[in-house]
Amino acid sequence: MSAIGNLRAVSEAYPCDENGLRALFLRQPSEIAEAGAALFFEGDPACHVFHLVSGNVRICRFLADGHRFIIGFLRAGDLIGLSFRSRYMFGAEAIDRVAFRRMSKRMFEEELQLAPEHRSQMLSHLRDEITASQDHMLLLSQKNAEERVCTFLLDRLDSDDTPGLVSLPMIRSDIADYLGMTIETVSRTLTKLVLKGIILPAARHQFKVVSRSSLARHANEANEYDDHQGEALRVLQ
Amino acid sequence: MSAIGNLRAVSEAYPCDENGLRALFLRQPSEIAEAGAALFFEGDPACHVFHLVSGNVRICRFLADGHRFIIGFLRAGDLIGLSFRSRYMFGAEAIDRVAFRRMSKRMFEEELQLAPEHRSQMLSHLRDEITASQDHMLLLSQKNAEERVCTFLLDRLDSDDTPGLVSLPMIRSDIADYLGMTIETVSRTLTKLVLKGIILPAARHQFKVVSRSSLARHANEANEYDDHQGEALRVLQ
DNA sequence: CGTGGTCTTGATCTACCTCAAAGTGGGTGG
DNA sequence: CCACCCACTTTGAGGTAGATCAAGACCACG
Repeated sequence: MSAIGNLRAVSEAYPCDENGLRALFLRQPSEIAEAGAALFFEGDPACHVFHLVSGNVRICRFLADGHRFIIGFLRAGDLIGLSFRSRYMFGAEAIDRVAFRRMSKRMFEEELQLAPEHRSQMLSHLRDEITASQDHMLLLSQKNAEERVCTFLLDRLDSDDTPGLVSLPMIRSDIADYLGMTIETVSRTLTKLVLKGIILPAARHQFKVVSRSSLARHANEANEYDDHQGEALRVLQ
Repeated sequence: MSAIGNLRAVSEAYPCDENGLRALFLRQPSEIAEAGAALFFEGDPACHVFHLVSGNVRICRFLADGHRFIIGFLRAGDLIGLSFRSRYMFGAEAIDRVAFRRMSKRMFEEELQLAPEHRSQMLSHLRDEITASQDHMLLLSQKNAEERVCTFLLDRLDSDDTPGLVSLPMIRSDIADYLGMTIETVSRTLTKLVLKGIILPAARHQFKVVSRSSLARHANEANEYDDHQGEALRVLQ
């Protein structure tokens, strides 16, 4: 349900969808960004498309009055920049030590020309991003603090490597700006979920989910429709 | 800045972008939906792509607890269904009497095959939708009631035919569910803007904008970056 | 063993929600 | 043409979830 963060999970469900796109980056050298460093800033001319090799990245925008909004979190395997026009519409900052590969938009475009099936993967990726954005709008406009935090934990649970564990590499203010709340409310809500026995503090930046179903119930998610069923009808691939 | 509503304005800025896509629908018969009727429901198998000829449509989703969220408003010229997977992720309802044309996804796909440049238009459209979604997330997570309403009016002002006039064909509860507030707060905020002399009630479902700059100031928009500048570099077209 | 960044907890405040009632205007039928 | 109705809108009064302000607690780091 994260704006961007869960695209990895989506692509795991359709393993063949974007591997092709990701493979393009293997020829590029791997670069490193230290925690806190910016890969690029909001408003910069958009020259590159990025592929995250390891680490975590936050995607942010700023209001005129200085307020920050976090559009989403990215992790290993995610792509950045597929939806850009001539300028980056948001900034990308390393949460921890990040390894990434980049490719100029020009080169990326040439690769797409060589293998047109990549265009379908692009479309698929963009549609996933739109769906995720809409889910997040729903969260921001209709859900209360507890539902927001539960939804967030659920998303990260589903896309995490270790079953039953949720890792939150970002700090509270990142979560707050992503969920549209304050750090205090995020903290209080997490405490409340612990007291309710739904989650347990496991390690620094990590929680154990005691009851996934309970978490899901508190997330108040919209009904899910099986999107795989009509796969044969899927157009624009 | 609306999630979907301002795509028309965007495409007016790039007049050649999507006309091609829209032209595909001219061969289809025009259909009518009366006010309140649904073009399709959330969760239905996604069989068609729609082109709105006249009238206004609201796009909605529902939470498990019955709360409604309006993703955006569509008007003459807009397309619906380009971002669908196998099922509609939201419902579409006619606000007033609506004329539209539709095309099966299969036929639409075939048209795309025949004229591959349409794929670039698809990509362009989807990227616009993503940008609009992100703007709206920013509104929902960071803006207060007055900023939300001003932003909404500003969007509709920019994409309206009659300069200085904003028409709001939808009812207050539609606006409320779109901006993530209650009908009472929408009403109170509009009244306050009238008292401040920023807008004037002009007709039923219509306001006159006295001071566009004042409206913009109260909207607290993020800084805009000129996206046209790097047009020559635009890839994926 | 400080020190600075992060996180939690508490007390208070407020923007917006909720509940309630009155106002408005278009449509319908007599 | 008027009177009624119904859906929509506005306005008011009071309540509350979450923000804000403030103070400790925790922890990694030099």
